[in-house]
Amino acid sequence: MFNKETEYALRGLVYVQLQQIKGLKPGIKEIAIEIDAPLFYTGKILQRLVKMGFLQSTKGKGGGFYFDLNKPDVPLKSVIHAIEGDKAYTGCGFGLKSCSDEQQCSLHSQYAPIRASIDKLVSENTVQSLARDFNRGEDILLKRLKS
Amino acid sequence: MFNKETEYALRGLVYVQLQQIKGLKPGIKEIAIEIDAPLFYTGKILQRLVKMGFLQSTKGKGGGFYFDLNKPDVPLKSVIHAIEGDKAYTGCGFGLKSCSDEQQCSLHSQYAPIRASIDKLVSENTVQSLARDFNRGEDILLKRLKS
DNA sequence: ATATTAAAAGACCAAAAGGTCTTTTAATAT
DNA sequence: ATATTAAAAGACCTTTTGGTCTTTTAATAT
Ligand code: FES
Ligand code: FES
Repeated sequence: MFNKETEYALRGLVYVQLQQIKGLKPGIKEIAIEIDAPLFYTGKILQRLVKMGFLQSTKGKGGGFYFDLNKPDVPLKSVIHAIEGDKAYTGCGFGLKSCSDEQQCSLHSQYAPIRASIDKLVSENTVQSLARDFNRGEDILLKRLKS
Repeated sequence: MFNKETEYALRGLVYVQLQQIKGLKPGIKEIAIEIDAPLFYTGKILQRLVKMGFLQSTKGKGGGFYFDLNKPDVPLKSVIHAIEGDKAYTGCGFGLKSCSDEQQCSLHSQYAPIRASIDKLVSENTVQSLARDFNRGEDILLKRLKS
């Protein structure tokens, strides 16, 4: 569904939020292990997320990643958009240069509603809402990534 | 939605079918131009499709690509599967190792029906049904690829 | 002050996807 | 037979994605 970078980014963000709920501030090594992603790549991705403003971090002893609680919840869509752009789930499934209800290909009437559902999914779900859900499910995120 | 190779393959197949309806047997150059795809890459992809049995071809004068009319219609899904594998639209959207109704992530209940719709879309639509649809629409395929 | 810790920065590498081009093979029209 | 045509085969190249590793910077505990 998503590319690797997006997948690791989303898992990482949810993991940070999950720990923040517990009052913790995880570091790269811990995050990478827990979300089952490559260590250095995870670091690079987290840094990008910080630079893009999705996440905060502090260096040095006791450092790690955390969210600014004043900021509004982060929809999955904004993370996806920042990493992959909006090419996914926009445009004609068949490759026509434009896609609209006026000028449509043979797949349009079936494909357009699917695209809309995906858009809804990533718009309505946020990093925070997922963390809440995962938390309720006894940390299914952590347990289920590796087996 | 699909990767480039799949996209060109599907457009190519539909174009061949569209010409076959008119009693014609297009060649690589014509196909590449009409589906707005890179010439040599289109050739390579068409050859792969022939080797995989989706398409027939003859070399030399009067040569080109055509379908064996005895074979059943080709669902988009089988082309996609042959080119991209089934990794797309299977598996957990969040990257969990397994995805089932029993062991599900927070996105599952929303994502699973979407995936099912996509599966239905590519299973029910065939190269031949799309060609019929495009034909009805006054060759919207050809006209609409480039502008 | 300084040792320690941990993120930031950025160079570097590998695989996959996407694309180009030349040579070979087969069909057919003459 | 042979010239012509067009696909098959395959070498090669470029870009993007995914990933690794080293060096630098900043925070903090002592
Ligand atoms: S025109 Fe093809 S999906 Fe809309
Ligand atoms: S478990 Fe995640 S989509 Fe099914």
